[in-house]
Amino acid sequence: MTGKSAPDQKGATPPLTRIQRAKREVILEAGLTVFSEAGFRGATLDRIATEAGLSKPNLLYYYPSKEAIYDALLTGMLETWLDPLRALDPKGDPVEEILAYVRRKLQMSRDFPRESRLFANEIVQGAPRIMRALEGDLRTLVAQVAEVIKGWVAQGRLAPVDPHHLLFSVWALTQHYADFDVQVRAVLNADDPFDGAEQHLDHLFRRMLTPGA
Amino acid sequence: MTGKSAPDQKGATPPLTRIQRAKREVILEAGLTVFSEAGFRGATLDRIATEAGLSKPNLLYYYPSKEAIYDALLTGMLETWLDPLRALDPKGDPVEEILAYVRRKLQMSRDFPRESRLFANEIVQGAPRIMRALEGDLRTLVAQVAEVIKGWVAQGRLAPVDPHHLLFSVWALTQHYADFDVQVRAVLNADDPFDGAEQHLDHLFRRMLTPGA
DNA sequence: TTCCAATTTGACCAACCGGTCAAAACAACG
DNA sequence: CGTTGTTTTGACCGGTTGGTCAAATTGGAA
Repeated sequence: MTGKSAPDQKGATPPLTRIQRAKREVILEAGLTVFSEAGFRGATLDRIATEAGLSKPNLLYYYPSKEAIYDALLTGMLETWLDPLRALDPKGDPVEEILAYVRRKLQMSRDFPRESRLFANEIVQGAPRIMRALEGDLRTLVAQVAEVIKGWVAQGRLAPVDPHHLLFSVWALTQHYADFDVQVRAVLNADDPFDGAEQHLDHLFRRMLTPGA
Repeated sequence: MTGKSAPDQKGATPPLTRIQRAKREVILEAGLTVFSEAGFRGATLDRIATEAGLSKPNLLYYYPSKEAIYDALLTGMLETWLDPLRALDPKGDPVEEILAYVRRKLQMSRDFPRESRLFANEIVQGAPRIMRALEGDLRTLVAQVAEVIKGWVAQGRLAPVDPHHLLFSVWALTQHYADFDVQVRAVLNADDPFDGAEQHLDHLFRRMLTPGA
């Protein structure tokens, strides 16, 4: 052993004690809060450390750098973020499947606004650190779903619609309530926009997608 | 005169030479590029100065601080940003008026993506510097338009819809193509998403808003 | 040309920031 | 108790950043 060496993450690393996992978890939590509020560059290690209740060197004992924390957050979350889309069932009723997807996405905006804003920050600024993931996992998954939707349209079970732009619409409309939360609340002057949003989006997508004039 | 003192902006400031206006314009241009790419905190005076072709002290001769540039950009743009909404005509055909508004907003995403991203950055991070404007100008304008829409719905000339959420939908769907541009292109693997977007949004809003089942 | 104000710049500063390091504190176990 | 490995920390470092300042340069009117 080389004296130093924090818990590493590649090669043979069997145990990883409970305390280590706990501390890392705390750090990711704090990182999520700070990064989502300030973006990568706007976040500081000091703020994250304070938020996590640790000293800065202690924090760097568990994660080797600011970027390591950020990467761990992004990659660890992309999967979760795409789950609602994976849950879309090709054998279900087209309109209801998409409406269910919209509801799941809206629920995620409600329950995990920090995660949504983390992505928003990253992508607005050009996605310098997750471009690859976007062009990989995301694109292939979207391509699959697009095929399903195209099939539904061809069968006349869904009003004619461009599958890609349909997905963009779902993302834009649902994440808007998390990412632009302060604006929404400033305009509405109300506490919880989500109940109204759910009704509205249900109406919107149902009218757009139900086949037959 | 107190020797120093750059072109100020309050009190009696009659002339403001042509060269001053030109330089300020160049600085705002550069600031827009840099701030929209990196957010307020991510932007540096050095980058803005370089982008503007000036030395840093020279830049600070025209604007007293980083924040001054940022504020000038935000406040100067909020008006422009709301213009398309002001252009909505209460005496026009409801569906066509809103569709025209959507087209104008989409056109702005296409022509002024930096402006859109500047706002997105600001608002995602909690809008610390334009909260007041949001709660002022924006809210009152939105309230007026909401009344118009409510009237249209009451007259049966528009499918029943929540005016506020309708506006959110327009903003979310159109600005998405500017703010999340890299994601859209990564998924589509295509050059220009806007033509497809226009068709899609036209379809979407027409079906949602046209009255009668 | 001369003079004065407007403009531009190199040198500099203090605060901040990401990260290092050696030593201290602690935990576990015999 | 002593030993050994893990965790924690205070002090520190080099680079960056927003901003200052005095001096130099330029532009224009008389």
